[in-house]
Parts: sequence; C-alpha cells; structure tokens
Amino acid sequence: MSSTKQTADSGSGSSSRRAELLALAGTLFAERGFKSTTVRDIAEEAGILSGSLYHHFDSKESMADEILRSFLDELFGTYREIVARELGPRKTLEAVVATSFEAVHNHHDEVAIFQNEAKYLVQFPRFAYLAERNAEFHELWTSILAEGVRTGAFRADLDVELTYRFIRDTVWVAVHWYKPAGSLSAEDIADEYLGIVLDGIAARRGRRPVRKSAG
Amino acid sequence: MSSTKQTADSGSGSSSRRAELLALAGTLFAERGFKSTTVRDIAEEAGILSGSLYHHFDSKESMADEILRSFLDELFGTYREIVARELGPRKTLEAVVATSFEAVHNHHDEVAIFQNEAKYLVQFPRFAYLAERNAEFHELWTSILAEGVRTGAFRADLDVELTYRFIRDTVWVAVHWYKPAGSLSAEDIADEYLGIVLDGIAARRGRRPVRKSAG
DNA sequence: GTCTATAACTAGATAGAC
DNA sequence: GTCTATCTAGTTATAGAC
Repeated sequence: MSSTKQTADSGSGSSSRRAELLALAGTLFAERGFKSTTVRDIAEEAGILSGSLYHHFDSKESMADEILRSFLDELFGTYREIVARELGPRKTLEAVVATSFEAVHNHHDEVAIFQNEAKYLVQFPRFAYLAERNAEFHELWTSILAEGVRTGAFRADLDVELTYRFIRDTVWVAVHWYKPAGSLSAEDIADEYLGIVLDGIAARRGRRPVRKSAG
Repeated sequence: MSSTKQTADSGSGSSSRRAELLALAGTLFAERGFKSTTVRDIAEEAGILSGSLYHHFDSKESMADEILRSFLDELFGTYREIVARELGPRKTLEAVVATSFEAVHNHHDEVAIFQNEAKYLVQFPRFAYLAERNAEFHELWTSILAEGVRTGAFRADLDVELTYRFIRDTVWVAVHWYKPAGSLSAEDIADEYLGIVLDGIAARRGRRPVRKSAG
C-alpha cells in the first residue's frame, strides 16, 4: 500500500511522498469537499507551497481521481469475492454490510469522498467510471435482495428498489459520524445495524426473549 | 409566508420577487452545494445579472440563512406538536418519521441544504442556530427511543444512540434520491421505511405475515 | 523537490446610471 | 429593479530559479 507503483525510485521514495500527499488531500476532500478544498490548503497541510504540488500531480482532479480509482477497485474486488462464495442471500447481505462498514473504518476519507463528491465529479469525463460503479452497486444489492425474497429469506412484500436505497444509504451515511477511534468497532456497528435491518427495532411477542418487563 | 416583511410595496410585489429568487437559490444550493453555487449562477437562473441580486439580499449567506431559518422553524414547530400529543413511543416515532418524509416532499431543497451544507455553514456565527437544531433533533429522537425501550415497545437490547443515528440518517438521506413527482408518495415511502425499521426485512416464521397487501 | 513569481481566470460585493 | 462597470481577493496552474 505504500511502496508499489513507482517506476525507478532512487531510494528515499518519491512515491511514498506522493502517497503522503494523496492522503492529506483525501482528508481535506473528505472534510471540506472537493471544490471547497484549494490546492493551497493541501500544500499548506503538507508544509509546502501550492506550486510545488504540481511537481507530483497534474491537477487537483488527478488527485481525487487517483484516490477514488484505487479505493473502488479494491472495494469491488472484495464484493465480487463475497458474491462468488455463494453463501445465500442472508449471509451474503451480512458479509456485504460488514465489508462496507470495514471500508468506512479503513478507508474513511475515500468513502466520504465517494459519498459526497461523486455527484459533482461524475460530470467530468475522466470520472465517468463513478457512474459505472454506482450501477454495479445497484446490481449487487438488488440481486441479493431479490434472491432473498425468492428463497423466502426476506419478506415477500419487500419493495426491492426502495429497500436497496435504504440499506445502501444507511450503511454509507455512517461515514458522517463514524470515528475510527471511537468505542464501537466497525464490526460492532455492522452487527447492531444488521439487527435493525433484519429484525427491526420493535419488541417481539413470544419470540426472542430480549424484552424486560411490561408489554 | 409570501407577503410579509416588505416595507412599502408598490403592488406588483417586491417580496414575491424576493421569494422567487430565494426559491431559485435554494434549488441551486441543494443541487450544487452552497459554496459551489456562485451568485452569478443564481442571477443567471433568474435572468438577471449578479449585481442586481444585491438589491434584494445583503449577501449569499443571507439567502441561505433565510431559507434555513424559516424551514427549521416550521419543521420543529410540527415536531413539538407531535410530541405534545403524547401518543406513546411507537406512534410518536411513526408520526415523526411521516413528518420528516413529508418535509422531504414539500421542502426538498431546504432539507437537502440542511443535510449537506449545515456542517459547513455552522462555522459562521450567524448559522450557530444550526447546531442548536441538531441538538434538538438528538433530544427528540433519543427520548422517543429510550421511552420505547422503557415501556417495552422497542427491543430492550437497542443501542439508543446508534439506533438514533441510523433512523435519522436513513430518513433524511432519502432527499438524495426522492423525486416529488415519482410514483411513490412520501407516505408510501414512510410506510415502507417504518416496516423495515420496526419489523425488519427478514421473513417471520409464524407471526404477522405482512403489513399491508400480499400474503 | 521546493520556491518565487506570475498568468489567466473566477468569486463576492459595491456604486451609480438608467 | 436591473444594468454597467469595476474592485478586491482568491483560485488553478505554469515557468524557471535554486
């Protein structure tokens, strides 16, 4: 994750500096938005002047492009592995949700950028792949849900399209409040979240013995 | 809501023009974000030049301020009415969710601005009330959930704080895909959403078969 | 690899004519 | 109520010195 991709590096690491700058830019893009982050902001964060950034990158767009491309390649690689395991709809949904919360944990900035800036960035031709990735998301989720309805794992009256949106949004929107250093791990949150989505928040009468007193 | 506040209107309505301009600005703020929307964009949308906007408003910030203030006053007024009815946790939750989806329907731009831009705007002193409104939201939702856990309406093992975030986010994030002209009304969506949150998407063995139609 | 200097352009806001 | 004209400041990006 840090020493790949350089061409003929002399040793101290021009490409690690590159990765360092990308990480700083990513954090700022995530916090303030792509358009609101200036190249001077990024340079200042790195302790250099804005002109010096152009020794490493073509443009501000290139930075966002590089950040998003590598993140999405990795994420969808993992999704494809999960689907290939053919665990059945419920287990697949659980695994995909868990992976997504892990991404919120391990690639917080990238998820935030993808969530918040994709709509703006996709208008530029070089970011056309963002629309493809969104379509891929849609296909992934709706086929899991539709299969679950077919096999009886999920309720027969589910509106698959609407349910897809709710699940997708709730998972990713966690990036707005999730703090990697917080008391709850990504796994804890995924578990709690799956509890709500699968079984609801209403108390059950006669099943799970979780309630305490009056009904 | 449209003919208040003008000083000595000559008849054709300087304040309706004002409302018109605010609506245009609101749509742009919602679509592109506050910072990315230029006063020239707004003026162009209105068919005038940027300088002319300053006859109606002090600044770009004033426009966002006015939009958010009136919307939030109305929304929280409705929330307070619901709470005052003392319907019990489950019915209160249903009413608050329904009201929120109605807001997504009736005040789409305002909800989007509040969702997407509050974090940025709140840094300016004049938008300090946004932080207060967020705290009010938190109080509203967590007391409904906590009471529900206490009375046994909701699962005893709920993490109230986490559940609050999930519900809050899922409701508001709908603003990103909800189209007022779409086939599903805000009420349809609120129903489907409440079905998921209250009872989950997993099929039940031997209990309530479904909520409304098919069996 | 970073800095200085600057070009080319975009932004919010103002003043006064019409 | 809108336009013309303009100011000031900020923004991306470039070129060449060190």
